[in-house]
Amino acid sequence: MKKRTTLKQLARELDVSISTVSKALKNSPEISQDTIDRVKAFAKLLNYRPNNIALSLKNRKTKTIGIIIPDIVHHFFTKVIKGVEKYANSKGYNVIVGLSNESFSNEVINMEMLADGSIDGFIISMARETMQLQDYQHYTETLNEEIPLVMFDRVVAEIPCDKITVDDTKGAEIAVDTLINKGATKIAILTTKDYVSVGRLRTKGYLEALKKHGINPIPDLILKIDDELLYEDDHLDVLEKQVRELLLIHPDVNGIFAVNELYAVVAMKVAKEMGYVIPEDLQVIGFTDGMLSKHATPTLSTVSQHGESMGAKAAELLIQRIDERVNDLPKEPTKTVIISTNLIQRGSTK
Amino acid sequence: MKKRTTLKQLARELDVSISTVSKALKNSPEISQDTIDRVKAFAKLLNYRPNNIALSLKNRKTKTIGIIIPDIVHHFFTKVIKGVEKYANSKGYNVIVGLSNESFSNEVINMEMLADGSIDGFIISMARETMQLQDYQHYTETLNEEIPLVMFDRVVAEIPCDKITVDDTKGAEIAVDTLINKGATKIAILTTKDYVSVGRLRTKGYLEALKKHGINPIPDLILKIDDELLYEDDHLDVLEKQVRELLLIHPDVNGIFAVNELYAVVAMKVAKEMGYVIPEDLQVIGFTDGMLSKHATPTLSTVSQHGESMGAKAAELLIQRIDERVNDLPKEPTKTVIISTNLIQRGSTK
DNA sequence: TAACATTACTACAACGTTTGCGTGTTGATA
DNA sequence: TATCAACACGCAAACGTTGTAGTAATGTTA
Repeated sequence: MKKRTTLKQLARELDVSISTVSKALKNSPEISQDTIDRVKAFAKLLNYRPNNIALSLKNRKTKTIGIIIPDIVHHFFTKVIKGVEKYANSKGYNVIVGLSNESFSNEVINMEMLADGSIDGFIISMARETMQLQDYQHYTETLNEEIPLVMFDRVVAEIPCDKITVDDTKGAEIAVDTLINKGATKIAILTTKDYVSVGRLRTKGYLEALKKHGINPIPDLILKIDDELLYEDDHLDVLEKQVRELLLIHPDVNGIFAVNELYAVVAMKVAKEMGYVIPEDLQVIGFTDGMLSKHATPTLSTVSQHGESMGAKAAELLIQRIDERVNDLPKEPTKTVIISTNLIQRGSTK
Repeated sequence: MKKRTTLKQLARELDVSISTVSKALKNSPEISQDTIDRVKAFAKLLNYRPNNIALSLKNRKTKTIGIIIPDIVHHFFTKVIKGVEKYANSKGYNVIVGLSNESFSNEVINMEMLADGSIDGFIISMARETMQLQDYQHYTETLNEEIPLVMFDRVVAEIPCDKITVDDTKGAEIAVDTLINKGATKIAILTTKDYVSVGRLRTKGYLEALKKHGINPIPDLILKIDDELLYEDDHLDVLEKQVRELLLIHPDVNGIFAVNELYAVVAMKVAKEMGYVIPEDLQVIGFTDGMLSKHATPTLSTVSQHGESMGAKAAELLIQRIDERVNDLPKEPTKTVIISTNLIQRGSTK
């Protein structure tokens, strides 16, 4: 195996010491201009590039941040990664991606793999299974080892770290509020099981909007979908069936709020098949502004989460923590940043 | 800054040498069972974990592979990453992601950042701008430094490395062939400018299918779209306008083949607005089986690229090369693996 | 011209591991 | 009681870098 050019090689060939080479390349005033020039020229010739690993070892930091997400085939997470990348790169950091695939053990394994010194800190959105199990040991261990950690989107109160969320409750409330203001009187919600924090919070917002308008919630209209593997190709049949049944029993539903865009699009599909005209008979609002929303028929009104901003903000907080740790600054108390949502109105609402 | 537990600390506290600790943890026969037990117990107590960076430095490998893609907010690339991740993780590798955002300079910067010893090899799909500029210096430099490199999807012949592609020509040919067999007689293609290899090849397949059926290609029906920033939010108006004009001039077009799913979906949208009924009046087939295809109205027939397999295969080839390099095995000639496509028929074809 | 300052370097330790080899202490054998 | 294995462990080098401290060879000052 051919080895990369090292300081040692340059030193030997130029017949000076390793330190001289190192210093020359850094324009140290200790070294004569003459030598600096010679060294640099020769270094360029062999296109020397310092070995980052050696630096990491010495400086005890890797300039790499680890991001662990439940699924990468998912518009929202993808946007977050983009945000993280942009900010991180601008600060000279690399991003290493771990996929939990919504599985607890994958999450644990990934975190352990990366916590071996490969990264300076984590940005994480919790796997569904972890939320169910409520086993946060690997998080607390990471924190104990003083590896900074920022959670986003799917966060839990029990873990004392910086967090970035969207105002799920408020976002949902505004969506449902809008639905009502536009004339919807009987509104269903398509949500997830309660252990998914975002589902729970968005449902809360839904209920609050109803209450505000003096509408009594009807349990039948709250569809808590078991979304295991939902994004994995074709487990949508269940969802379709459930929506169909709902509309069969309550044909006068004239508004649907879905906690993600997939649910919304599927609901529109079923409704259209059943003869509803959207938005005249039935208005629909989703959550997460992705590809589907933009290109559905009709285009879907949706609550935008600003994933890229979330990612950027997460990276910013994390890098602050890293600096804090490296420079032994006093620890600021953990903070939770709430990114505000906004409602994008398109064709699925009046 | 709190420092992690090291061998040195363990050694000091246990009053043995560092080597003894190291060997004990590895169950070396040189060490007495007694000592092994003591060391291990104590190591567990302080939850010692070997520092990966130090190992990387020593072993001259990082067990990390870098993947550089033009855009992460893109179903296909996302699938590829997933495939890479899965295979890589199963082999104990991590994946570090770089985003070129279709920009030449970003690509160069990213590669340079990672080629500083952070990774053992690259998996890359070329940025659009790089394809236009045809400046592959950073690739050849990487190769010169003997850093293994596997290209996928957007590949160029000039770079001597392993490649994974989809049989774009064949995939397109089959799609158009199917269109014809299902009764389409006048088929338009929505493609990209020629410098994008996949666009070029898929256009070639389109032409071949026409030829095979003795249909003369009509230049008007070949729409080469300038797709700069197309996936960036809303630059789709241009595309819509072009499709509309095409259908206005040639209202008897009854088949459309699009080189990606976005183009296909947009085309369907425009056609529907103009009163076409799909698939009765007009049949559409796209390329890339993503979210849009599955949830468009009607659902889109499409050529599936098997992104995940591509990713896995790319990772496999790369890791082979890494082994080859590390163990100084004889170099196998570079190979190009072609992943076969298959046509998924859905609602947009008869 | 002795004392000191400056210049231009080199040596060395350290970051955390691994590993081949050396070594001191046992107990057994001749 | 010498001789020699076997055992259990320590030493030191190496991976590539940086930074502090040390050191020759000059030049400057009193």
